Amino acid sequence: MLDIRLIRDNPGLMKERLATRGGELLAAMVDEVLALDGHRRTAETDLQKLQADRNRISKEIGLAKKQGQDTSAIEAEVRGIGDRIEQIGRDAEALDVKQRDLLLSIPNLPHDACPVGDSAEQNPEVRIWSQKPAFDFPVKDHVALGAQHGLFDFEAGAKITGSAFVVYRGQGAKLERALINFLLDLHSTHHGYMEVSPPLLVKSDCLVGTTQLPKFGDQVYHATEDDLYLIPTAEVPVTNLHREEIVKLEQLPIRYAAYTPCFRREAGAAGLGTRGLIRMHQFDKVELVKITTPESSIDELEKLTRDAEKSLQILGLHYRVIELCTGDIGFGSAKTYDIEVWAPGQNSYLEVSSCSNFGDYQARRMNLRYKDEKGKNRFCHTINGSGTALARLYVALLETYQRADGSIEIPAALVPYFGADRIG
RNA sequence: GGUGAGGUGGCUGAGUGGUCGAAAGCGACGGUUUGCUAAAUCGUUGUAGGAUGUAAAGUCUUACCGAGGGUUCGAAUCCCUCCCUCACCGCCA
Repeated sequence: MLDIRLIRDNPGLMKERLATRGGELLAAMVDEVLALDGHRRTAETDLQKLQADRNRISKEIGLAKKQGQDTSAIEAEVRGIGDRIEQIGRDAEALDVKQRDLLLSIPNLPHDACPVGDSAEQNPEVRIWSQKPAFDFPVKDHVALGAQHGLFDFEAGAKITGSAFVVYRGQGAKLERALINFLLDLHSTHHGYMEVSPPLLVKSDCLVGTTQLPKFGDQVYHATEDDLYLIPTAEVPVTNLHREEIVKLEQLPIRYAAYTPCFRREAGAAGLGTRGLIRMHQFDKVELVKITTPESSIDELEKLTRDAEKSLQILGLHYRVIELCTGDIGFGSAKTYDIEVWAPGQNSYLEVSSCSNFGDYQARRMNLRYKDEKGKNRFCHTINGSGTALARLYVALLETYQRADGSIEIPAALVPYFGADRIG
Protein backbone atom coordinates (compact mmCIF):
# COMPACT_ATOMS: atom_id res chain seq x y z
CA MET A 1 0.00 0.00 0.00
CA LEU A 2 1.31 3.42 -0.92
CA ASP A 3 1.47 6.24 1.61
CA ILE A 4 -1.52 8.51 1.01
CA ARG A 5 0.58 11.46 2.15
CA LEU A 6 3.15 10.87 -0.57
CA ILE A 7 0.34 10.77 -3.10
CA ARG A 8 -1.22 13.92 -1.64
CA ASP A 9 2.06 15.82 -1.71
CA ASN A 10 3.31 14.59 -5.07
CA PRO A 11 0.54 13.27 -7.28
CA GLY A 12 2.37 14.09 -10.51
CA LEU A 13 5.51 12.23 -9.59
CA MET A 14 3.50 9.25 -8.33
CA LYS A 15 1.62 8.98 -11.61
CA GLU A 16 4.83 9.28 -13.56
CA ARG A 17 6.52 6.48 -11.67
CA LEU A 18 3.47 4.22 -11.72
CA ALA A 19 3.15 4.80 -15.45
CA THR A 20 6.43 2.94 -16.01
CA ARG A 21 4.55 -0.22 -15.06
CA GLY A 22 2.28 0.29 -18.06
CA GLY A 23 -1.49 0.52 -18.16
CA GLU A 24 -3.40 3.78 -18.36
CA LEU A 25 -5.71 3.06 -15.42
CA LEU A 26 -3.19 3.87 -12.73
CA ALA A 27 -3.22 7.65 -13.22
CA ALA A 28 -7.00 7.66 -12.96
CA MET A 29 -6.77 5.62 -9.75
CA VAL A 30 -4.42 8.17 -8.25
CA ASP A 31 -6.87 10.96 -9.10
CA GLU A 32 -9.72 8.97 -7.62
CA VAL A 33 -7.90 8.22 -4.39
CA LEU A 34 -7.02 11.91 -4.03
CA ALA A 35 -10.64 12.93 -4.45
CA LEU A 36 -11.72 10.34 -1.90
CA ASP A 37 -9.05 11.50 0.48
CA GLY A 38 -10.38 15.05 0.34
CA HIS A 39 -13.95 13.98 0.98
CA ARG A 40 -12.91 11.62 3.71
CA ARG A 41 -11.00 14.27 5.62
CA THR A 42 -13.83 16.76 5.36
CA ALA A 43 -16.26 14.19 6.72
CA GLU A 44 -13.86 13.24 9.47
CA THR A 45 -13.37 16.85 10.54
CA ASP A 46 -17.12 17.45 10.65
CA LEU A 47 -17.58 14.29 12.64
CA GLN A 48 -14.91 15.20 15.14
CA LYS A 49 -16.38 18.63 15.75
CA LEU A 50 -19.69 17.04 16.63
CA GLN A 51 -18.03 14.45 18.84
CA ALA A 52 -16.19 17.21 20.67
CA ASP A 53 -19.51 19.02 21.24
CA ARG A 54 -21.13 15.90 22.56
CA ASN A 55 -18.24 15.13 24.88
CA ARG A 56 -18.32 18.63 26.30
CA ILE A 57 -22.08 18.73 26.85
CA SER A 58 -22.20 15.24 28.32
CA LYS A 59 -19.68 16.30 30.89
CA GLU A 60 -21.82 19.29 31.75
CA ILE A 61 -24.81 16.99 32.22
CA GLY A 62 -22.82 14.91 34.62
CA LEU A 63 -21.87 17.94 36.68
CA ALA A 64 -25.40 19.37 36.62
CA LYS A 65 -26.87 16.07 37.76
CA LYS A 66 -24.50 15.99 40.67
CA GLN A 67 -25.97 19.28 41.77
CA GLY A 68 -29.46 17.88 41.42
CA GLN A 69 -30.47 20.04 38.46
CA ASP A 70 -32.97 18.99 35.82
CA THR A 71 -31.13 18.11 32.61
CA SER A 72 -33.88 16.76 30.37
CA ALA A 73 -33.73 19.74 27.97
CA ILE A 74 -29.97 19.46 27.37
CA GLU A 75 -30.29 15.72 27.02
CA ALA A 76 -32.78 16.14 24.21
CA GLU A 77 -30.40 18.51 22.46
CA VAL A 78 -27.50 16.09 22.70
CA ARG A 79 -29.69 13.33 21.36
CA GLY A 80 -29.96 15.39 18.17
CA ILE A 81 -26.19 15.68 17.96
CA GLY A 82 -25.95 11.92 18.46
CA ASP A 83 -28.15 11.32 15.44
CA ARG A 84 -26.00 13.52 13.27
CA ILE A 85 -22.85 11.84 14.54
CA GLU A 86 -24.30 8.53 13.50
CA GLN A 87 -25.09 9.76 9.99
CA ILE A 88 -21.82 11.54 9.32
CA GLY A 89 -19.93 8.72 11.02
CA ARG A 90 -21.40 6.26 8.55
CA ASP A 91 -20.37 8.45 5.62
CA ALA A 92 -16.86 8.93 6.95
CA GLU A 93 -16.53 5.20 7.56
CA ALA A 94 -17.72 4.37 4.04
CA LEU A 95 -15.29 6.84 2.50
CA ASP A 96 -12.47 5.45 4.60
CA VAL A 97 -13.16 1.88 3.51
CA LYS A 98 -13.42 2.97 -0.11
CA GLN A 99 -10.16 4.84 0.06
CA ARG A 100 -8.38 1.92 1.65
CA ASP A 101 -9.76 -0.53 -0.90
CA LEU A 102 -8.59 1.67 -3.72
CA LEU A 103 -5.20 2.15 -2.12
CA LEU A 104 -4.90 -1.63 -1.77
CA SER A 105 -5.34 -2.09 -5.49
CA ILE A 106 -2.72 0.44 -6.58
CA PRO A 107 0.59 -1.37 -7.14
CA ASN A 108 3.90 -0.43 -5.57
CA LEU A 109 6.20 2.21 -7.05
CA PRO A 110 9.11 0.66 -8.90
CA HIS A 111 12.40 1.45 -7.20
CA ASP A 112 14.65 4.09 -8.79
CA ALA A 113 17.13 1.31 -9.49
CA CYS A 114 14.55 -0.80 -11.33
CA PRO A 115 15.21 -0.75 -15.08
CA VAL A 116 12.46 0.87 -17.12
CA GLY A 117 10.82 -1.27 -19.77
CA ASP A 118 7.48 -2.38 -21.20
CA SER A 119 7.65 -6.14 -21.02
CA ALA A 120 9.68 -9.23 -20.25
CA GLU A 121 11.69 -8.79 -23.48
CA GLN A 122 13.37 -5.77 -21.92
CA ASN A 123 14.50 -7.57 -18.76
CA PRO A 124 18.27 -7.21 -18.60
CA GLU A 125 20.39 -10.28 -17.95
CA VAL A 126 22.46 -9.57 -14.85
CA ARG A 127 24.79 -12.55 -14.76
CA ILE A 128 25.16 -16.10 -15.92
CA TRP A 129 26.69 -19.09 -14.14
CA SER A 130 28.72 -21.82 -15.88
CA GLN A 131 27.70 -23.18 -19.27
CA LYS A 132 24.92 -25.20 -20.76
CA PRO A 133 25.83 -28.88 -20.37
CA ALA A 134 26.70 -30.67 -23.63
CA PHE A 135 25.38 -34.16 -24.45
CA ASP A 136 26.64 -36.66 -27.02
CA PHE A 137 23.30 -38.47 -27.04
CA PRO A 138 19.70 -37.41 -27.55
CA VAL A 139 18.48 -35.87 -24.27
CA LYS A 140 15.27 -37.00 -22.65
CA ASP A 141 12.98 -34.73 -20.71
CA HIS A 142 12.21 -35.31 -17.04
CA VAL A 143 8.85 -36.90 -17.84
CA ALA A 144 10.56 -39.67 -19.80
CA LEU A 145 13.28 -40.04 -17.19
CA GLY A 146 10.73 -40.15 -14.39
CA ALA A 147 8.73 -42.81 -16.19
CA GLN A 148 11.85 -44.91 -16.76
CA HIS A 149 12.62 -45.00 -13.04
CA GLY A 150 9.11 -44.73 -11.63
CA LEU A 151 9.93 -41.46 -9.84
CA PHE A 152 6.54 -39.83 -10.10
CA ASP A 153 3.04 -40.63 -11.26
CA PHE A 154 0.74 -38.04 -12.83
CA GLU A 155 -2.11 -40.51 -13.35
CA ALA A 156 -2.23 -41.30 -9.66
CA GLY A 157 -2.28 -37.59 -8.82
CA ALA A 158 -5.11 -37.01 -11.27
CA LYS A 159 -7.05 -39.96 -9.90
CA ILE A 160 -7.01 -38.95 -6.26
CA THR A 161 -7.07 -35.17 -6.69
CA GLY A 162 -7.10 -33.88 -10.27
CA SER A 163 -4.90 -32.79 -13.14
CA ALA A 164 -1.70 -30.99 -12.31
CA PHE A 165 -1.26 -32.91 -9.07
CA VAL A 166 1.48 -35.50 -8.84
CA VAL A 167 2.49 -38.40 -6.62
CA TYR A 168 6.22 -38.87 -6.08
CA ARG A 169 7.23 -42.47 -5.51
CA GLY A 170 10.20 -44.44 -4.26
CA GLN A 171 13.51 -42.82 -5.15
CA GLY A 172 11.53 -39.97 -6.67
CA ALA A 173 9.97 -39.16 -3.31
CA LYS A 174 13.29 -39.56 -1.59
CA LEU A 175 15.00 -37.19 -4.00
CA GLU A 176 12.36 -34.58 -3.24
CA ARG A 177 13.00 -35.00 0.48
CA ALA A 178 16.77 -34.88 -0.04
CA LEU A 179 16.46 -31.56 -1.86
CA ILE A 180 14.31 -30.09 0.91
CA ASN A 181 16.82 -31.06 3.56
CA PHE A 182 19.79 -29.91 1.51
CA LEU A 183 18.25 -26.47 0.90
CA LEU A 184 17.12 -25.96 4.48
CA ASP A 185 20.54 -26.90 5.83
CA LEU A 186 22.27 -24.62 3.36
CA HIS A 187 20.25 -21.57 4.30
CA SER A 188 19.90 -22.17 8.04
CA THR A 189 23.32 -23.54 8.92
CA HIS A 190 25.45 -21.74 6.33
CA HIS A 191 23.56 -18.56 5.45
CA GLY A 192 22.21 -17.70 8.90
CA TYR A 193 18.47 -17.81 8.30
CA MET A 194 16.26 -19.09 11.10
CA GLU A 195 14.37 -22.17 10.03
CA VAL A 196 10.62 -21.91 10.52
CA SER A 197 7.81 -24.31 9.81
CA PRO A 198 4.58 -22.31 9.59
CA PRO A 199 0.90 -23.26 9.21
CA LEU A 200 -0.20 -23.91 5.65
CA LEU A 201 -3.57 -22.28 6.20
CA VAL A 202 -3.82 -18.56 6.93
CA LYS A 203 -6.41 -15.85 7.56
CA SER A 204 -7.35 -13.41 4.83
CA ASP A 205 -5.55 -10.57 6.64
CA CYS A 206 -2.25 -12.27 5.93
CA LEU A 207 -2.97 -12.45 2.22
CA VAL A 208 -3.85 -8.77 2.22
CA GLY A 209 -0.55 -8.10 3.96
CA THR A 210 1.52 -9.80 1.30
CA THR A 211 -0.72 -8.49 -1.55
CA GLN A 212 -2.39 -11.70 -2.79
CA LEU A 213 -5.69 -10.19 -1.66
CA PRO A 214 -7.84 -8.40 -2.62
CA LYS A 215 -6.67 -8.41 -6.25
CA PHE A 216 -5.54 -11.98 -6.82
CA GLY A 217 -8.03 -13.93 -4.75
CA ASP A 218 -8.86 -16.24 -7.65
CA GLN A 219 -5.35 -17.69 -7.46
CA VAL A 220 -5.62 -19.11 -3.95
CA TYR A 221 -7.56 -22.06 -2.55
CA HIS A 222 -10.13 -20.96 0.00
CA ALA A 223 -11.50 -23.21 2.76
CA THR A 224 -14.78 -21.33 3.05
CA GLU A 225 -16.15 -23.24 6.05
CA ASP A 226 -13.43 -21.77 8.24
CA ASP A 227 -12.53 -18.81 6.02
CA LEU A 228 -8.92 -19.92 5.77
CA TYR A 229 -6.69 -19.95 2.71
CA LEU A 230 -4.09 -22.49 1.61
CA ILE A 231 -0.82 -20.64 1.25
CA PRO A 232 0.41 -20.00 -2.31
CA THR A 233 3.93 -19.49 -0.92
CA ALA A 234 5.63 -19.51 2.49
CA GLU A 235 6.13 -15.77 1.97
CA VAL A 236 2.59 -15.34 3.28
CA PRO A 237 2.74 -16.96 6.73
CA VAL A 238 6.40 -16.13 7.32
CA THR A 239 6.33 -12.41 6.46
CA ASN A 240 3.11 -12.05 8.44
CA LEU A 241 4.78 -13.59 11.50
CA HIS A 242 5.54 -10.02 12.57
CA ARG A 243 2.40 -8.27 11.36
CA GLU A 244 1.12 -5.54 13.66
CA GLU A 245 4.36 -5.55 15.59
CA ILE A 246 6.94 -2.93 16.42
CA VAL A 247 10.22 -4.82 16.28
CA LYS A 248 13.42 -3.62 17.89
CA LEU A 249 16.12 -2.11 15.72
CA GLU A 250 18.65 -4.64 17.09
CA GLN A 251 16.52 -7.51 15.79
CA LEU A 252 16.93 -6.37 12.19
CA PRO A 253 17.51 -7.83 9.78
CA ILE A 254 15.24 -10.74 10.61
CA ARG A 255 15.97 -13.69 8.33
CA TYR A 256 13.82 -16.77 7.91
CA ALA A 257 14.03 -19.87 5.77
CA ALA A 258 10.93 -22.03 5.48
CA TYR A 259 10.07 -25.17 3.62
CA THR A 260 6.39 -25.52 2.74
CA PRO A 261 4.19 -26.96 0.06
CA CYS A 262 2.57 -24.21 -2.01
CA PHE A 263 -0.93 -24.30 -3.45
CA ARG A 264 -1.97 -22.33 -6.50
CA ARG A 265 -5.18 -22.52 -8.48
CA GLU A 266 -3.51 -21.15 -11.61
CA ALA A 267 -6.90 -19.90 -12.71
CA GLY A 268 -6.91 -18.57 -16.23
CA ALA A 269 -3.93 -20.70 -17.24
CA ALA A 270 -6.18 -23.13 -19.11
CA GLY A 271 -4.62 -26.56 -19.23
CA LEU A 272 -1.57 -24.97 -17.60
CA GLY A 273 0.19 -25.20 -20.95
CA THR A 274 3.08 -27.25 -19.70
CA ARG A 275 4.06 -30.86 -19.62
CA GLY A 276 5.41 -32.57 -16.56
CA LEU A 277 6.32 -31.01 -13.27
CA ILE A 278 6.82 -27.44 -14.40
CA ARG A 279 3.47 -25.98 -13.38
CA MET A 280 1.50 -27.80 -10.70
CA HIS A 281 -1.31 -26.81 -8.37
CA GLN A 282 0.83 -28.01 -5.49
CA PHE A 283 4.61 -27.85 -5.28
CA ASP A 284 7.31 -27.70 -2.64
CA LYS A 285 9.45 -24.66 -2.06
CA VAL A 286 12.06 -23.39 0.35
CA GLU A 287 11.47 -19.70 0.82
CA LEU A 288 13.77 -16.99 2.17
CA VAL A 289 12.25 -13.98 3.90
CA LYS A 290 13.91 -10.89 5.33
CA ILE A 291 12.61 -7.99 7.35
CA THR A 292 15.01 -5.05 7.24
CA THR A 293 15.44 -1.32 7.76
CA PRO A 294 14.71 0.95 4.78
CA GLU A 295 18.40 1.80 4.56
CA SER A 296 19.59 -1.78 4.13
CA SER A 297 16.91 -3.39 2.00
CA ILE A 298 18.58 -2.85 -1.36
CA ASP A 299 21.76 -4.44 -0.11
CA GLU A 300 19.88 -7.26 1.63
CA LEU A 301 18.09 -8.12 -1.60
CA GLU A 302 21.46 -8.57 -3.31
CA LYS A 303 22.59 -10.90 -0.53
CA LEU A 304 19.38 -12.88 -0.54
CA THR A 305 19.63 -13.38 -4.29
CA ARG A 306 23.23 -14.63 -3.91
CA ASP A 307 22.10 -16.99 -1.15
CA ALA A 308 19.46 -18.46 -3.45
CA GLU A 309 21.94 -18.77 -6.31
CA LYS A 310 24.33 -20.65 -4.08
CA SER A 311 22.03 -23.66 -4.03
CA LEU A 312 22.24 -23.97 -7.81
CA GLN A 313 25.99 -23.47 -7.78
CA ILE A 314 26.51 -26.26 -5.29
CA LEU A 315 24.31 -28.57 -7.31
CA GLY A 316 26.34 -27.72 -10.41
CA LEU A 317 23.47 -26.33 -12.44
CA HIS A 318 23.73 -23.73 -15.17
CA TYR A 319 21.57 -20.67 -14.58
CA ARG A 320 21.16 -17.00 -15.32
CA VAL A 321 19.90 -14.09 -13.27
CA ILE A 322 17.72 -11.52 -14.93
CA GLU A 323 16.32 -8.35 -13.50
CA LEU A 324 12.69 -7.58 -14.10
CA CYS A 325 11.95 -4.25 -15.71
CA THR A 326 9.22 -1.87 -14.55
CA GLY A 327 6.74 -3.34 -17.01
CA ASP A 328 7.26 -6.88 -15.69
CA ILE A 329 7.72 -6.65 -11.90
CA GLY A 330 5.05 -8.01 -9.59
CA PHE A 331 2.27 -5.95 -8.09
CA GLY A 332 3.88 -5.30 -4.71
CA SER A 333 7.52 -5.36 -5.74
CA ALA A 334 9.85 -2.39 -6.10
CA LYS A 335 12.73 -4.40 -7.52
CA THR A 336 13.00 -8.05 -8.55
CA TYR A 337 15.60 -10.53 -9.71
CA ASP A 338 14.55 -13.81 -11.28
CA ILE A 339 16.84 -16.81 -11.22
CA GLU A 340 16.35 -19.18 -14.14
CA VAL A 341 17.91 -22.61 -14.22
CA TRP A 342 18.77 -24.39 -17.44
CA ALA A 343 16.70 -27.47 -18.22
CA PRO A 344 18.23 -29.40 -21.14
CA GLY A 345 15.13 -31.51 -21.77
CA GLN A 346 13.07 -28.33 -22.17
CA ASN A 347 15.81 -26.58 -24.10
CA SER A 348 14.97 -23.51 -22.04
CA TYR A 349 15.51 -21.74 -18.76
CA LEU A 350 13.00 -22.29 -15.95
CA GLU A 351 12.24 -19.71 -13.29
CA VAL A 352 13.18 -21.26 -9.94
CA SER A 353 13.33 -18.14 -7.86
CA SER A 354 11.98 -14.63 -7.82
CA CYS A 355 13.71 -12.37 -5.32
CA SER A 356 11.94 -9.13 -4.55
CA ASN A 357 12.32 -6.05 -2.42
CA PHE A 358 8.89 -4.74 -1.51
CA GLY A 359 10.11 -1.60 0.22
CA ASP A 360 7.55 -0.63 2.85
CA TYR A 361 4.63 -1.64 0.64
CA GLN A 362 3.82 -4.90 2.43
CA ALA A 363 4.86 -3.55 5.83
CA ARG A 364 2.35 -0.72 5.56
CA ARG A 365 -0.39 -3.21 4.70
CA MET A 366 0.44 -5.41 7.66
CA ASN A 367 1.42 -2.54 9.97
CA LEU A 368 4.89 -3.94 10.56
CA ARG A 369 7.18 -1.32 12.07
CA TYR A 370 10.42 -0.88 13.99
CA LYS A 371 11.69 1.76 16.37
CA ASP A 372 14.56 3.73 14.86
CA GLU A 373 17.53 5.33 16.66
CA LYS A 374 15.39 8.28 17.68
CA GLY A 375 12.63 6.08 19.04
CA LYS A 376 10.35 6.90 16.13
CA ASN A 377 8.17 4.17 14.67
CA ARG A 378 8.88 3.53 10.99
CA PHE A 379 7.73 0.90 8.56
CA CYS A 380 10.13 -1.96 7.90
CA HIS A 381 11.10 -3.16 4.48
CA THR A 382 10.34 -6.74 3.46
CA ILE A 383 12.17 -8.99 1.04
CA ASN A 384 11.64 -12.52 -0.13
CA GLY A 385 12.77 -15.01 -2.69
CA SER A 386 12.61 -18.70 -3.33
CA GLY A 387 15.63 -20.58 -2.27
CA THR A 388 14.50 -22.39 -4.44
CA ALA A 389 11.30 -23.84 -5.92
CA LEU A 390 11.61 -27.62 -5.77
CA ALA A 391 9.69 -29.02 -8.72
CA ARG A 392 11.60 -27.04 -11.32
CA LEU A 393 14.89 -27.61 -9.57
CA TYR A 394 14.01 -31.30 -9.73
CA VAL A 395 13.37 -31.04 -13.46
CA ALA A 396 16.71 -29.30 -14.07
CA LEU A 397 18.51 -31.85 -11.93
CA LEU A 398 17.14 -34.91 -13.72
CA GLU A 399 17.63 -33.43 -17.15
CA THR A 400 21.13 -32.09 -16.48
CA TYR A 401 22.49 -35.23 -14.83
CA GLN A 402 21.03 -37.84 -17.19
CA ARG A 403 23.35 -40.28 -18.92
CA ALA A 404 23.06 -42.06 -22.25
CA ASP A 405 21.33 -45.08 -20.69
CA GLY A 406 18.83 -42.84 -18.83
CA SER A 407 20.42 -43.33 -15.45
CA ILE A 408 20.84 -40.20 -13.38
CA GLU A 409 23.90 -39.08 -11.50
CA ILE A 410 23.37 -37.46 -8.11
CA PRO A 411 25.59 -34.40 -7.47
CA ALA A 412 28.06 -34.94 -4.65
CA ALA A 413 26.46 -32.40 -2.28
CA LEU A 414 23.19 -34.30 -2.46
CA VAL A 415 24.56 -37.82 -1.98
CA PRO A 416 24.56 -37.69 1.86
CA TYR A 417 20.93 -36.59 1.78
CA PHE A 418 19.84 -39.01 -0.92
CA GLY A 419 21.85 -41.98 0.28
CA ALA A 420 23.07 -43.02 -3.17
CA ASP A 421 25.12 -41.50 -5.98
CA ARG A 422 22.81 -42.43 -8.81
CA ILE A 423 19.36 -43.43 -9.89
CA GLY A 424 19.13 -46.45 -12.17
C1' G B 1 -17.07 -29.95 21.70
C1' G B 2 -18.53 -28.93 27.27
C1' U B 3 -17.76 -26.21 31.92
C1' G B 4 -15.19 -22.53 34.65
C1' A B 5 -11.62 -18.28 35.04
C1' G B 6 -9.47 -14.47 32.39
C1' G B 7 -8.06 -10.74 28.25
C1' U B 8 -6.60 -2.98 30.67
C1' G B 9 -0.44 1.18 28.60
C1' G B 10 6.78 -1.86 27.42
C1' C B 11 5.60 -5.24 31.85
C1' U B 12 2.81 -6.15 36.69
C1' G B 13 -1.82 -4.54 38.23
C1' A B 14 -6.31 -1.09 40.15
C1' G B 15 -10.68 0.77 38.12
C1' U B 16 -18.58 2.44 42.02
C1' G B 17 -21.67 4.42 33.98
C1' G B 18 -19.99 10.94 34.38
C1' U B 19 -12.99 15.77 33.99
C1' C B 20 -10.46 7.90 33.02
C1' G B 21 -6.10 7.96 28.10
C1' A B 22 -6.92 5.44 32.52
C1' A B 23 -4.43 4.83 39.97
C1' A B 24 -0.12 2.45 41.77
C1' G B 25 4.35 -0.23 41.10
C1' C B 26 8.31 -1.85 37.86
C1' G B 27 11.14 -0.74 33.68
C1' A B 28 13.07 3.05 30.30
C1' C B 29 14.66 8.18 29.46
C1' G B 30 16.13 13.10 31.45
C1' G B 31 17.52 16.51 35.68
C1' U B 32 19.44 17.19 40.79
C1' U B 33 22.52 15.06 44.51
C1' U B 34 27.09 12.08 44.67
C1' G B 35 34.74 10.68 44.68
C1' C B 36 32.89 6.02 41.36
C1' U B 37 29.01 2.49 41.61
C1' A B 38 24.74 2.10 44.30
C1' A B 39 20.99 4.72 46.69
C1' A B 40 17.88 8.98 47.13
C1' U B 41 14.91 12.66 44.82
C1' C B 42 12.17 15.45 40.99
C1' G B 43 10.26 15.14 36.19
C1' U B 44 9.12 12.75 31.41
C1' U B 45 7.34 8.37 29.31
C1' G B 46 1.34 4.76 24.28
C1' U B 47 -0.53 4.61 19.14
C1' A B 48 -3.09 6.28 14.85
C1' G B 49 -5.83 10.22 12.70
C1' G B 50 -7.98 15.30 11.86
C1' A B 51 -7.72 20.93 12.18
C1' U B 52 -4.22 25.03 12.30
C1' G B 53 0.80 26.07 10.45
C1' U B 54 5.32 27.20 4.12
C1' A B 55 7.80 23.41 7.23
C1' A B 56 9.51 21.98 12.04
C1' A B 57 7.87 23.12 16.84
C1' G B 58 3.56 24.23 19.15
C1' U B 59 -1.74 24.60 19.97
C1' C B 60 -6.72 22.48 19.57
C1' U B 61 -9.30 18.00 18.78
C1' U B 62 -11.05 12.66 17.69
C1' A B 63 -10.53 7.50 18.20
C1' C B 64 -8.30 3.35 20.62
C1' C B 65 -8.83 -0.63 27.77
C1' G B 66 -9.09 -8.55 22.85
C1' A B 67 -12.63 -7.73 18.09
C1' G B 68 -17.44 -6.33 16.36
C1' G B 69 -22.36 -4.75 17.45
C1' G B 70 -26.04 -2.65 21.10
C1' U B 71 -28.16 0.36 25.41
C1' U B 72 -27.25 5.62 27.18
C1' C B 73 -26.99 12.64 26.98
C1' G B 74 -22.38 9.93 28.42
C1' A B 75 -19.34 3.04 28.36
C1' A B 76 -12.80 0.35 30.25
C1' U B 77 -17.32 -0.17 33.40
C1' C B 78 -24.08 -2.65 31.47
C1' C B 79 -26.09 -6.21 27.33
C1' C B 80 -25.22 -9.49 22.84
C1' U B 81 -21.99 -12.12 19.32
C1' C B 82 -17.22 -13.69 18.11
C1' C B 83 -11.83 -14.52 18.91
C1' C B 84 -7.76 -15.72 22.03
C1' U B 85 -5.30 -17.53 26.73
C1' C B 86 -5.42 -20.71 31.09
C1' A B 87 -7.63 -24.95 33.98
C1' C B 88 -10.60 -29.34 34.12
C1' C B 89 -13.67 -32.88 31.30
C1' G B 90 -14.80 -35.32 26.50
C1' C B 91 -12.74 -36.79 21.72
C1' C B 92 -8.43 -37.58 18.96
C1' A B 93 -2.99 -38.16 15.40
